[in-house]
Amino acid sequence: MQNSILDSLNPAQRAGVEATHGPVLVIAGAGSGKTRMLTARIAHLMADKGVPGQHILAVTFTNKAAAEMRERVTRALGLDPEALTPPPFFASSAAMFSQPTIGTFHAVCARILRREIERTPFTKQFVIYDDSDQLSLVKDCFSRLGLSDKAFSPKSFQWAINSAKCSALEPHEMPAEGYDYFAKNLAKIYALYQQELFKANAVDFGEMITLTYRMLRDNADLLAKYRKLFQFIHVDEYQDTNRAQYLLVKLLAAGHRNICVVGDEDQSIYKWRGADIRNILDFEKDYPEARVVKLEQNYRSTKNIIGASSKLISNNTERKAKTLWTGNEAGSLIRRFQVSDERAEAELVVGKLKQACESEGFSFNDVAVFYRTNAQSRVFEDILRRERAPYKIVGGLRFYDRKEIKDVMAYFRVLVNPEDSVSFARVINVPQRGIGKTTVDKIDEVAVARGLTFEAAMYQAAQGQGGALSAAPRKKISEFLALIADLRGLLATKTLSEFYHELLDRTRYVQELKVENTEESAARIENLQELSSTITEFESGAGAEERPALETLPVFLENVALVGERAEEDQGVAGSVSLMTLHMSKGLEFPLVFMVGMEEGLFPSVRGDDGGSDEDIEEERRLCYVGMTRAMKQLYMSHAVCRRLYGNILYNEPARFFGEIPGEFIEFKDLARFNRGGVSGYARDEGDDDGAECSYSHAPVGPASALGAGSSQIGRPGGSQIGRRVRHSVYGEGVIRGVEGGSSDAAKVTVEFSGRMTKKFILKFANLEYLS
DNA sequence: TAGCTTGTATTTTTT
DNA sequence: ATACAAGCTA
Repeated sequence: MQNSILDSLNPAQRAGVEATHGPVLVIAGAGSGKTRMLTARIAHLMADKGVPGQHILAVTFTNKAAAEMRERVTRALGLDPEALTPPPFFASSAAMFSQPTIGTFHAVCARILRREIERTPFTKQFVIYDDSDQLSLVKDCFSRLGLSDKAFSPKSFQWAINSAKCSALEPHEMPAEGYDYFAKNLAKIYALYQQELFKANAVDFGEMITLTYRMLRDNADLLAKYRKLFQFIHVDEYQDTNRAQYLLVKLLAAGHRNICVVGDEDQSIYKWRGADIRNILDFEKDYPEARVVKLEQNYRSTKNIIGASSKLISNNTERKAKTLWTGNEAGSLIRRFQVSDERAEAELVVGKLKQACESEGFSFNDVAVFYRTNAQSRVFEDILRRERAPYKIVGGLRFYDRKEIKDVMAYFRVLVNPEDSVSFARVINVPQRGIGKTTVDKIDEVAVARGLTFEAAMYQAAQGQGGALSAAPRKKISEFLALIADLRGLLATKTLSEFYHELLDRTRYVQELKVENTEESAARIENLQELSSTITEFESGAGAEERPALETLPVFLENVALVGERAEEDQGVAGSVSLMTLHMSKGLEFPLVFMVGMEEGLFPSVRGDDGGSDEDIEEERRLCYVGMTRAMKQLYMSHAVCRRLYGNILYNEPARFFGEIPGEFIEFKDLARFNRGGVSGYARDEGDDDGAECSYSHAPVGPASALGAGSSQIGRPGGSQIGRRVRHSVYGEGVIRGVEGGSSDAAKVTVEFSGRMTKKFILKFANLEYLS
């Protein structure tokens, strides 16, 4: 019995599994079987060490990772497939944590909060605000404070608030020094935002973590209870934890110190959303007695891919020494291509992948295209469609982010939580019922002036109190309130599915869409039907077919907020090519990978005027490392000489990363016939004829070539390059002497006019006319 | 109030 | 290029 779990492991994995007590740091290189190790560890604890399941906690970052872990633990233990599926929230309190708790940080916190919410300022009807709800609330606070300044957008404050929450900072802890307008107002707006959250009885994603943390920190009895419950703690992707998550885990583990964290600092690519790489780098400082296990054998990729990516990542300084190796075959060389523009790039990629699928034994399912920004996907979609190659975009617009779905969810939430002002504002005029902005503003005024919830303010406004609302809008609001009251009444008698149809009917939502009668409205109706089946599915999954919506709806809402979309099954036998950003690729693997748009400025992306700090570049390099190590058999990397992005044309240098990959791992072909003048005349190469491609042993690399620093940015056909003649509306004719600044916004050109007068312009505003 | 026009911003994304 | 939001007129 003992052997069946341990046998399939290599010595390092086994060491991680058997170190059951005390702190353990597992440095898990890409493709080194970390999930296998983690699941074996949990199974080992339960089956061999006799640890009751409920004492085990494993936190992940995504639902997908949690589901996979659950499934694999189930299999390792030979349990019933559903055995570890967490019971729905309306299950008895005792059942809530009767199994190993395997879930995302947010799901685990939600469970704890649902159970202990009376220890917080919120009530049990609390709802979870997503990103856009949050932004609406920030906007409210924004205008309430009279911050109409154009200098800072509500979005930037939303971002700053979330950063603060990631760092577990409360409003009063915000540095409020007076110089900076932004900093000065941040503390204020953050404080107001928190107050409004509380009033709306809503919790945002960041708050779920910090609220749980503060609740446990401040309630000794609760802390003791959960320390006793979670005696063996596991954290996956530890390099991605933010400060708040770090504090929470540390707090829970402080007694028994049975904490096993697994991660890879080389795959830390979420600094921009609060991940703190120091959490993993300093683990041994937090737990000096920690055992450190390194998983260095890669089971995924060829020797060439491992060799190349290892060399690349060794250019980073913020990392622990680690040597990834593989027993796999050498495989073919990585193939690097230079093409003339993004269209040629797409043609090349699609040509190569079709060939691979038609004659090299790959299937479309095996193929992935990774890009740095979503905007790059379009060309690939065009060409793939034209060539009739099936594809899917991974991580595009999510189902629950669609307008119509969000509208319905807002109705749902308003019914469950009457204090939810954001959702009220969303649905009050959807479908249009003649309640416009002015009316809503007036209700808002009433709410603020009298300290009422939005709904209470509506009641008062409808009765003509406190506001200058005339008869017509008052009547409309009364009707709306009656609708809400009716719907609430139905919750007790209908099942959720029945109720959903009543809601669509009584709000006339679908009817209005039918009247629109456009392609778009038809798609929306279809989505609403999709939601109907999702609800039915949810009901049967939760065993709630018979329960009234009153009970089911809150659970459904929670599920939607935390789990979101269920993974869509692959359509078609042949499968489809996956298109995604490099960030989305983390954790996945594909036999054949194309990394595209590998150009300075785009990838590595350089933003800000510092031209990209070392830290930023290191994160971009990790992103490159993540992308490369997704490839199992064959890896293509490409860059274009010239690229259209956001309506202007960029001439970018090849990514510096090419200079960091030794020639023994990579071959280079130039399909662009690089033309100095930037004038047209690139060879139109359909791709496969090797005879027509020029190969270089010394391939051009990085930002250090003919154009000088970084990349150049161009505003018109032809483009601005050093030496180019231009006309300026004020200064007349001149010659471009310098180009700097990679990002399209900050790009500057130096132009020399007659009489050796030189002027520097921000290209965006210069409005230069290009002369031949 | 609502539709239209103009302006502006536009890495990366989970929960 | 483009999408989305704020501002302006019917």
